[in-house]
Amino acid sequence: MPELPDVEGFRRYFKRHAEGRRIESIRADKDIVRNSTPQKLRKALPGGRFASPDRHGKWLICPADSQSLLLHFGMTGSLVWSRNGSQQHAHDRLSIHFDDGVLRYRDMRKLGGAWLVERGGEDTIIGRLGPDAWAVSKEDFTQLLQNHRRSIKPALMDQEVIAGLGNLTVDETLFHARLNPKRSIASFTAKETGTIYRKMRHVLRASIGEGLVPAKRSWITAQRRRDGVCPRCGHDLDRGVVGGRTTYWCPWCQPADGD
DNA sequence: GCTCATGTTCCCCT
DNA sequence: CAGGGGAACATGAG
Repeated sequence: MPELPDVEGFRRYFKRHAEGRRIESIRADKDIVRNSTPQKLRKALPGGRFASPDRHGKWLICPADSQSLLLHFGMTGSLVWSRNGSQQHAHDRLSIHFDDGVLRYRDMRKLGGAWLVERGGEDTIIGRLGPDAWAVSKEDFTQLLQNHRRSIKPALMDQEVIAGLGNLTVDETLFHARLNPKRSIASFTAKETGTIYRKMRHVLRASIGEGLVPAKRSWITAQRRRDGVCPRCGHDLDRGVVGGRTTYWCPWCQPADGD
């Protein structure tokens, strides 16, 4: 699930259930705490309260009294709130207990994790990220895409260039912008770069509203399969690996020439 | 059994 | 150094 829109949904979910509440206890699997130990989590957080959570790209930042809990959701992470006494799921890797319920971090594939840092020291973990894709200005976005020889898709996927976009949001953005994912950045006109920014905003706005990248009929996300067709023109979609990830595009609406 | 999966990191090439 | 390709991580789902 988790790209920027999903994590923004998790942020709101965390805020609704955890903000301002006293942390009673916490338990975590050893291997899900990446830069610390479950023991240190248990020492640092219980007794305190979470402040309002923040998000940068695909990272959820949960400040407590003196430490911050950073969560990354990998490919299959999510948050689940339940009332006291509910059964733990097999893939629940970390649980934060409050007086009337428990917030659980669930992650089947364990590609995500949790980090514990001093409050204010979050950049030791996420300091290399580019600006958040939902917060970045058009001017900064244009600037980010300078000085690369890369194709557009790998650049937009690179969290150190711009943080939060993933395989689905990038394919969807380029589909709406009618630009081929393999086009080199150097080939774009100012107008085309502006279109990418505008379509990225469009895709993120609609996706944040749903807490995921929706499989709308007019979106290419709904056609991510071998017999998928273009929602706009009906042409068979092309499928290939771009930037190391399975990529779908319409060879008619997103022509490869031009670079 | 096989392939593929909304992410990140590391290693090896060019 | 920059970028591309591929593998690894862990656990399914189809």
